[in-house]
Amino acid sequence: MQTRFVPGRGGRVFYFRRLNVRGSEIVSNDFKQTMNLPQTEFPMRANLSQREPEWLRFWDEMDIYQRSLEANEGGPTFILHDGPPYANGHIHMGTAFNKVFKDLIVKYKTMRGYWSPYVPGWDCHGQPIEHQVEKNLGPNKMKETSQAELRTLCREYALEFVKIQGDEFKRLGVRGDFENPYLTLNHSYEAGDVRVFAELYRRGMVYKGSKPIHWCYRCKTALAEAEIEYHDIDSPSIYVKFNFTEAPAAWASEGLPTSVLIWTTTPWTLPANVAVTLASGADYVGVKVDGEVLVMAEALVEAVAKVAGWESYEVLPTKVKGSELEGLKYSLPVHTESTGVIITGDHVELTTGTGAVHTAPGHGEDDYLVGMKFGLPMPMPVNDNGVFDIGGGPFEGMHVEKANPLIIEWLRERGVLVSAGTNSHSYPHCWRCKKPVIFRATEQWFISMDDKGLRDSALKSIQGVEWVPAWSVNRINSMVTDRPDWCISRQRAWGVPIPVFECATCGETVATDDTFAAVEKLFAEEGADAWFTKSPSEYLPAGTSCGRCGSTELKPETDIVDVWFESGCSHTSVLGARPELHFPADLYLEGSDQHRGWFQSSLLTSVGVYDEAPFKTVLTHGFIVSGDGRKMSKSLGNVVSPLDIVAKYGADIVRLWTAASDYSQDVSVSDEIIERTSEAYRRIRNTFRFLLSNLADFDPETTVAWDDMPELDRYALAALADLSTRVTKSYDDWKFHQVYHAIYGYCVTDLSSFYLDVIKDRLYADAADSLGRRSAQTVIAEVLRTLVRLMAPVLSFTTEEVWQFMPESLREGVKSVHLAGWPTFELPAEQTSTLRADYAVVLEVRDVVTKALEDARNSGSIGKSQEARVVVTAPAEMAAVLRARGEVSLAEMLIVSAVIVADGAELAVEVLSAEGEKCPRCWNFRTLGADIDNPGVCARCAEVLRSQA
RNA sequence: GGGCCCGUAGCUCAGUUGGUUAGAGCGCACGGCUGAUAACCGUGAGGUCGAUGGUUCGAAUCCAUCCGGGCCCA
Repeated sequence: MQTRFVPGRGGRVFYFRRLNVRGSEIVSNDFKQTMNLPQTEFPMRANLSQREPEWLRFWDEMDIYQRSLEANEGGPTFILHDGPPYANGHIHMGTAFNKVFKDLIVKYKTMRGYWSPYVPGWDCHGQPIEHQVEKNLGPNKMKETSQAELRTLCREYALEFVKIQGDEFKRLGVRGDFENPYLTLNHSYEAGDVRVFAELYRRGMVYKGSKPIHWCYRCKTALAEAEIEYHDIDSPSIYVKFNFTEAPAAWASEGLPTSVLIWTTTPWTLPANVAVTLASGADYVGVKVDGEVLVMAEALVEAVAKVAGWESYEVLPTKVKGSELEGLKYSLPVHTESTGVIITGDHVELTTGTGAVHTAPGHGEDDYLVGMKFGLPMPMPVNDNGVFDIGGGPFEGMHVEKANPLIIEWLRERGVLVSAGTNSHSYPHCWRCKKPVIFRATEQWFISMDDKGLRDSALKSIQGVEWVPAWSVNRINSMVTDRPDWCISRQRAWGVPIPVFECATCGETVATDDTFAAVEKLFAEEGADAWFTKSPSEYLPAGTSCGRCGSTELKPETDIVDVWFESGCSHTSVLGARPELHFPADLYLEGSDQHRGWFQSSLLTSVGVYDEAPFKTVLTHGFIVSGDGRKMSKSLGNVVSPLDIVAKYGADIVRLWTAASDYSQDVSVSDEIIERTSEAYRRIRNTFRFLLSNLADFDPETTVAWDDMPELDRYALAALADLSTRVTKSYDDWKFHQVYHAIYGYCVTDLSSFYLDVIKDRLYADAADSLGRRSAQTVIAEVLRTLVRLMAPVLSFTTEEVWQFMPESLREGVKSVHLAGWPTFELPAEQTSTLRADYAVVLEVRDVVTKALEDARNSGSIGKSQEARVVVTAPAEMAAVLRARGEVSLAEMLIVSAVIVADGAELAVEVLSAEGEKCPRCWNFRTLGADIDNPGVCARCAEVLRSQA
C-alpha cells in the first residue's frame, strides 16, 4: 500500500465521481458534481523543509543507493570521482553547489542506465585541523600533549566534521555511499599515499633540496601556495648605500667614495645579502650628493631624490648599462668584512626603488633563481623560530620581527642609510595564524617538474582530457607550465609522513623497495600513526641498513606530506583500490580554484606514476558570489548559507538554484535569487499538481492511440517529445541551466498558458469516458511521466513525492522515480514536423487573438474569453492552415465560443459577443435547451448528463 | 603587477557565421477569472547590451583601451 511510502499522510484517497442520482433536482450549482473536476491529495504547498526528511527516510529504508546500482548492473559505467572537501566546519554555498551538481549528474547518468557509483570523500589531514586542535588545547596543555595524542585529537576532530558535513550533504538530497566514504585518514588510503610516493621516488622525481619557501615561524612550518593569503601591511622602506670596494671606472675620476644605492622593505634580510642585481639593459648613472657618488638607475633618480629629500644633487654625465657594471664588488651591508657582487637579472623593475636590487638567495624566489644562475652562495642566518643565528652577525639571537628597527638604526649609525620611511604593500600571510610569513631557505622534499620530464608529460596528457568549459584547458596548461617544483614536505604533526628513513650515523636517506613495502604494509594495517609510535626495527625487514655506511640505526623522517599530495593520491587510494570504481575516472568536477589544487595534484601524481591523467573529463564551475557579483564574506554581510535555505525553503530550492545557474562563470546567490527560485519552484510544483489532479481516474486501459487523438493532442505530444530531446541533449552537454530553462518555459508557455488551459473544457465537461477526455488524459499522463523523470535529477525530493502520487499504472511497479529510467519517444517524424509547422501558425494567431480579447475586456465588452466570438482575417496561406484545423478546434484552442476565418490581406481579429447563452454546466456560450430531459444546458452537456443517468 | 575568465532589463537566462524597431520567463503595474484558488489566464511598463574609441554600409556580436568583478599567481 502506498501509504507506507508517504509518511505523514493519512492514506491515499482514490478519486470517485459523485454521480448524480437520476432526477431533475439538479440545480445549476449541482452541475459541478456532474463534472470531472481535478482531484488530488498532492498538496499545493510544498512544505519542503518538513517533508524532505521523510523522503530521506524513505530512500534510506529502501537503500536507494544500492538499488540504483543494482538497476544498472552490467550496464555501461560512469564514474564521477568526488574531490574531498576539507573536514572542517559546516558546508557553505560553494560546497553545497558542488555536491548538488555532482549528484545531479550521477542521478541523470543512473537514470540513463549507467552503473554510476558515487563515493564521497573527505580530506582529513592538514594544518587547519591541527591548528584548531592546538587552539582548543591551549598553549599549556599543548606542551604536555605528545604527538600521538595530538594525532588522536585531530582524528576525532576530523571525524566529527565528516559526520556533520555528511549529514548536511545527505540533507541536500545527495545520494552516495555515505556509509562507506573515503577518508584520507583511512589506513588503506594512507597506504596508497606510500605506493604513489614510492613510485615517484623510484622514478627519480623526488629530491631533497634547499629552497626558499614561505615559512611561518609561529606555526613552524613551510607553507604551500594554497596556504598563503595576501594582505596589505606597512613595511619599512629604506634606501641603503653598499660601498664599492673600488670605485667603478665610470666615476672613478670624481675621486669620491662611491656606492650602489639599493631599496628594500625587508631590512632583516640584509645579513643574508650576497649580491646586487641590476637590469642589464637599463642606464645607470652616478649621482653626486653630499660629497659622494651613489649609483642608481637613471630613470629613478628624480623619485629617489624626492624621497631622500636631497636639496641639491648632481647627475654625473657618464651613463653605464647595468650589464657593464656586472662583476663589481662591494662591501656587504652587515658583514662588511666580506664582499658581494653586482649581477643582472630580468626581474629588476624600473618603476620603484633604485633599479638596484638587494639580493639574498635564501629569502626570495627571484633572488634564488638569479642566485642559481650566477652560482651565488645561499647563506641562511635565520632559524626555524625566526631568530638570527651566528650568521646574523651583530643581530645574532634576535627575532627578525624585532630586528628591523635595530638594523635600520645600525645602518644609520654607520652612515649608509640614505632614507627610511614606510611603505604599504601586499605581503604574504599565513592562512591560519593570519600573520606575515617570511621567505626562508630550508631543507625540503620536492617533486621535480623537469628532472624526469614530469612537466612535459603532464602537459601532454592534458591534451588528451576533455576540459569543460573549453577555455579551462588554457588555465591548467599555463599553471602547469609556470609552476615551480612541488614542495611536498611539511613540518607538522597531523598528516602522513614522508615514508623514508635517515641513517642516524651518516645522514643518508634510506628508501628502498623493501622499506617502502614494509611501510605500506604498516600503514595498511595500523595506519600512519604507527610511524610515530613504533621504531623502524619493529616493521622494517631485519637487517635493513644504510646503503652508504651500512649502519642499521635508522630514523624515520619527521616531515609529513603536503595535504594536496594526499588528496592527489585518491586515484590510487580510491579509484584504483575500490572494486566498484575504476581508473581513470570519467569525470572530476570542482571549482575553478582546483586547477591549482586537486586537479593539478591529481594530474601530477597520476602522470608521475601511471603516465596518464586520472580523469577523462574535467568540469570546472565558477565560484559562488553574492548578488552583486562580489565574493561572500562575513565582513560584507552578504553570506548566504545553504543550511538556512534548506530550513526556510527546502533542499529542492538549493538544487533548483544549482541547476538554474550557468556555472561556466561565477554563480550568484542572494535572498532575491533564492526567492525567485522558490517562485519558479512553486510554478513547477503546481504544474505537477494539475497534471496529477486530472489523472485521478486515469485508466491505462482507456488510453487513446496516436491515430485516434484529436490533432491538438498529437501536437502536444510532439512538443513534449521535442522538450525531452532538448533536455536530454542539455544534460549530455553539461548545460544544466538549459535543462531548467527548457522545462520551466515548457511548463509555463506550452502547458499552463496553452495546452492545459485549452483542454480544461474537455477534461472537466466531457463525459469521463469520452474520447476527447481520455485522449487529453493520455497526453497528460505522458507529460507527467516524462516531466517527472526529466526533472528528477534536479528536484529529487519533489519528483519523488509526485511519483508516489502518480496513478499506480503509470509507476509500473517502480518504487522510486530515481529508478524509473529515462523517457524516450517514437512518434511519426513526418507528422510531427507538419504539426510543428502548422501549430507555429496557430500560436502566432493565438497571440493576436488574445491581445484583441484583452482590448475587448478592457473596454468592458467581455470578461472570460468564452464570452467572445472572433473573426480572424488572415492572408490566404495562413487562413488555409487555420481552416484545416476546423473552426470548432480553433474555438477550442482559442477558448472562445466560436471562430470564423475570413480572408484578407493582413492578419486581423474582430471580437464579437458570443451567440447563445452561457451553459450553466460548462460555462460555454451555446444554444441551450436542445435536450428535453436536460433543458437548461447545451447539447454536449445534455449528452453527458444523459450518459450519467 | 601577471595569467585565465566574466559584465545583455530588478532576477535567471536566449541572442546562430556582425544584418531590419535586442528576446523569454519570473518579478512589478494593471486587468480577468473564481471549476489548478495562498492557484490560474491576459495586457503593459522596464535595457544608451559595463564605458570609451576604432574596423565596417551596418556591432550586443570583431579590435583596442579603460572601469567593475571572480579565480589563480606575484
